[in-house]
Amino acid sequence: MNDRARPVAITLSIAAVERDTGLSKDTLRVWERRYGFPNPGRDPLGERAYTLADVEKLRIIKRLLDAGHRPGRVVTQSLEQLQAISEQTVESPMRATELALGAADLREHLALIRGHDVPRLRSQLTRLLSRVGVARFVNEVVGPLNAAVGDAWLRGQLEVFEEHLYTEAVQVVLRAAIASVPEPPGADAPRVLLTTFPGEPHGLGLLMAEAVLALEGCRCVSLGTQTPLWDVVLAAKALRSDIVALSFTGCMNPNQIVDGLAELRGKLQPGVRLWAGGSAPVLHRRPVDGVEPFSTLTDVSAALRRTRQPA
Amino acid sequence: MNDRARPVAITLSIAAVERDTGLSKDTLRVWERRYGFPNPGRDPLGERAYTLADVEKLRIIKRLLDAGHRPGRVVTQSLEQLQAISEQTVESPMRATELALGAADLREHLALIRGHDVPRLRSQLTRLLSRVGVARFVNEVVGPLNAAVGDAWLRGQLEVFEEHLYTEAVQVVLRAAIASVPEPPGADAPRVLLTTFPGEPHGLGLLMAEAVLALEGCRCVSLGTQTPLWDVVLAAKALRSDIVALSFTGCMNPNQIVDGLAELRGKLQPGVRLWAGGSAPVLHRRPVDGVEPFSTLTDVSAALRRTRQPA
DNA sequence: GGGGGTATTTTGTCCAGGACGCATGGCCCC
DNA sequence: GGGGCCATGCGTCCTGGACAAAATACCCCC
Repeated sequence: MNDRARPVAITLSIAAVERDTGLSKDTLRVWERRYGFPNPGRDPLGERAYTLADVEKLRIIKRLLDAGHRPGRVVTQSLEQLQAISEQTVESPMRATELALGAADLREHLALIRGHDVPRLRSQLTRLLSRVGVARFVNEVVGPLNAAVGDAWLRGQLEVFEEHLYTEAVQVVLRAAIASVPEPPGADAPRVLLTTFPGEPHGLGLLMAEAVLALEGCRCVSLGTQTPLWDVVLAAKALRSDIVALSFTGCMNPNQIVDGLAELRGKLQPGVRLWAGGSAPVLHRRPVDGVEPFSTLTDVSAALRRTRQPA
Repeated sequence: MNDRARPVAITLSIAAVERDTGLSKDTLRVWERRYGFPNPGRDPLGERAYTLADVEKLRIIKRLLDAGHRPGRVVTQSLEQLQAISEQTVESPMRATELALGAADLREHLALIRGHDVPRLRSQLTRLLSRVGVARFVNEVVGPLNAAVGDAWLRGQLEVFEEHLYTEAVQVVLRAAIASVPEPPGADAPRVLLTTFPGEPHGLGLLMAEAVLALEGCRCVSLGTQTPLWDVVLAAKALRSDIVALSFTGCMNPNQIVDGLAELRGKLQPGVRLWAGGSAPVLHRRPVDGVEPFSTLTDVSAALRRTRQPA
């Protein structure tokens, strides 16, 4: 799929580009037809062969679309213009979060990742966790770090494997944190079911949510990532969940998100609350009836407290 | 199940069916063309409108395909025939593993999964882990359980979400076990890099291997699942890995496995060993030059000891 | 000069039907 | 009975056309 043999130019099939960019095959073909980009060569079989540069540019375009730009104005631009637009529009996560994690700390962590010092990264994170507690750790450390890592990766400053390294380290620390939270005693603790839709492979958001929710005294059950919609319904019923919490990043197609949420809402019992969080911008641009969108995990905590002590 | 909705028959678009069944739009259309099933009605717009019954049948078909049946023989069958085939597709699952986990224990764990008793399942597993130790736990408990769960799912005795529940529980226990293994002191501890190829989403095998390897005194770094091939090379170089260990299940296309391994072997430094384990049968049917296949994790332990004390 | 309603453009997804490579299955022959 | 060859099954890709929903532009009236 990637590259056939030794010819230097390694190319990707349309399916691979769909997987790597989140743009559907139909969209890729129709952009080519309408805007002339991407304009992939053809392999010996006559099938589209995208270059890595294509994919990189497509990723930037995808990001600008998520930021609210329109395809017609963006797809035709050159790489330099795109970067100019990008810097002008997309906020950089590097603005000092004057919280638990200053801009300097943030850069330091990025340096650890780039230096591949996994043990040190892990112990740094663990130390921060101990210092500020689970809630602030999740909101003020992991959140900004995720954004910074995602941003650095997009700009080509971070390799994929470095991002994997980071993800794994955070996962280990977060799971330890979750394990350290005791089971809630009361029988009235809300039961929360956590998962993501098929097509959404990122599970970090789930772990962050689980940590925060467990801290607020919820009984959390995570299904991990990519649970088919119908199984979410079955699981919510079987576990008598009060809340179903889903996490979304920019990976998924916005339509799939909205349609999936609407359909899930229809199939879940009416009494079950449906929460949707994560960095996918569509969650706040196109609200779905009966689905509660969250932009931060502090909002999640707040909503939970409001629910539990309405009186 | 989703009755209680209006009497109007609710239908799904082709995109929704793709999401719910994992069958691509192309495949759905070509099956309709070739086999006459599914044969969805059309909505007012002239677009395919699948019924819930269609989706249910498609899911059964998908299961049978994953079990090795051929589309042409399966897609045309009636629902009853499919169920008959389903029950008849028998492998030997319950052969008593006369080890740490007897057949009775195994059934008991399966019952816990089916009863959705996550806390109990987790504590049972933890107890077993304490009793027999990490090595035997991995080999004699998790291994057989994985096989049994996979088998039960294949036969429709286990829902997808129940499998997710199980996976998550095992993951929690295994990660705790790994965290409890101290860092190896010596500077000569072999450095092992663990990951899976893109297309291989299952990470349990990785965790099992990591536990066993850590126990043998390796410095393990896991990249999680689905690392692009080139990034595996970069990571091995950056981390100065001695061994790259990959895990495979039946999910992946056998050719992708073999080709990927051959290509990776070519790109890795010659001194780096390449280990391949997991349940994919192709690993032992078509050996790749310079790649060491493992069928069990006890073999991994043995190989490691042989390496470390060759004298 | 601004607000609200309508026309127009933009944009993603769907459709039909054709083609082809790759792996599997069956068959023959050794 | 096993190895090699051919037929066929099967998934994915192709082209090019169509259309609805969202986004934007326009315009009229207050």
